[in-house]
Amino acid sequence: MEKADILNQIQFFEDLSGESRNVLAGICIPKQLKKKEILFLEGDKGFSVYILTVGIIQLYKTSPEGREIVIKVVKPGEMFAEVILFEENRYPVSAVALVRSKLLLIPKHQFTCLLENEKFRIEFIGSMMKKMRYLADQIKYLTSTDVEERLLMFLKEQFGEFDETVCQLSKKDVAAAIGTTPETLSRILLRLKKEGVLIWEGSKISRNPGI
Amino acid sequence: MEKADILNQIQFFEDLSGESRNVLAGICIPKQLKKKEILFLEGDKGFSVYILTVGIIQLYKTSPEGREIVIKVVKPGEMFAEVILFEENRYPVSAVALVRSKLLLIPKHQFTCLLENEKFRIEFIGSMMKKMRYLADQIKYLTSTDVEERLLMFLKEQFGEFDETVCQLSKKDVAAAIGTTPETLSRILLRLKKEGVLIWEGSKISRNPGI
DNA sequence: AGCATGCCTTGATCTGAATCAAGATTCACA
DNA sequence: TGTGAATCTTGATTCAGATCAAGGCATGCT
Repeated sequence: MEKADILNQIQFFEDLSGESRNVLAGICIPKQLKKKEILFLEGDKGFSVYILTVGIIQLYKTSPEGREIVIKVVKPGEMFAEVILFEENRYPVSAVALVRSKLLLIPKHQFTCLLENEKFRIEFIGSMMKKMRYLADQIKYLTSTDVEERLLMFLKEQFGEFDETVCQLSKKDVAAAIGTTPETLSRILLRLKKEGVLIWEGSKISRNPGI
Repeated sequence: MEKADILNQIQFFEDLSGESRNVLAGICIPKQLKKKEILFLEGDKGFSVYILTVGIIQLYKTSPEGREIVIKVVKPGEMFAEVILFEENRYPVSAVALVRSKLLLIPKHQFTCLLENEKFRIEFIGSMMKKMRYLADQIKYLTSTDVEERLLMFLKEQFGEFDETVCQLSKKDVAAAIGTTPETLSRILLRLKKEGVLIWEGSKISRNPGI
């Protein structure tokens, strides 16, 4: 597939004029990551912004005791690591591919030039605002909501309203994403299954639409 | 004090050219808030961005059960509510003055014009990046750190490295800011006092510099 | 000044979820 | 295709911190 075609499918660029999109297509560098491959580590110097096209990327921080704190699970179509564009040029989080992934890399310098374009700029700032809202929501959910509800919210965020879906993520990774342990997740899934709310077997998750 | 003088002291604008600062001074509208006065509520339509010059503003969300989840405690010199500039124009959080406060209001439309200026724009995007880092850090601290450490981090953030300081905030507000209850905070303060680490009496907080 | 409302403390109890432990199952890879 | 390493499950135990309760102190208001 042509890069320009890929870009056409990325939500972030859908409002971009065809011309800008072509410019961008000339700039992007495609990149692949194997499962568990690390893209960058917290504290690394960074000179590029990424757009995920296929797969799943986990952004996380490491606590002093070595625990991984998941900040966000990136879905295809999302941009990440824009934080290095200004101020500091060190990544504030680490990024790892949870499954085989494809992404586009945009060098920092080139990206900065794109911001000259007003339309692009507004889109870009808008997407950052969206991310700020997302982070504020995360704080709310992590501090005021129990694990069961966090799980249901996470599934909704990842798969929308579904009756049945395929989940590429391991339960361990989902546990981390919602800020709990695999044991606790396992117990909650058992309960939800008994209650007939949700069944997660293998990679298939099905939900009782009546509830 | 002249508005331009106030602006001179705001960190966010320190790199701004004198000219832009004068423009901005012409635009800003000063505003005062009494203690406990609400500036806006989550979901309100908003058409302005604020800069706090004096006092303390708490940004919070309300959980379904009515609990207040503090997202950030704003200090003088900081800008907030920029999230309404693009995309949606509803505030994603509520804002209340924890003490008597003074702020400057910048109408959305005028602010957008300022972004035409490249220097201003870069500064602005930089400040948003900083805020994103802050929120990611919050997620980390809230999920991986115990209440005692969160208290010490909060005090450091508010007052820097100090031996003695005056805290305008009530203990109740500090408890909310670090995501705990007044009871728990009270117990932790008792322990820290016994251990000789920290004494908080009335509005004075003193810390043992030897530790 | 006097009352009330909210703030702070201390104690007792409860609880959701982490941790520890030990199998069972699945997966990756040589 | 077999084996070691992850992942997943289930049980027992522990623990930090919330909740409930009640008394003492401020603080503001009329």
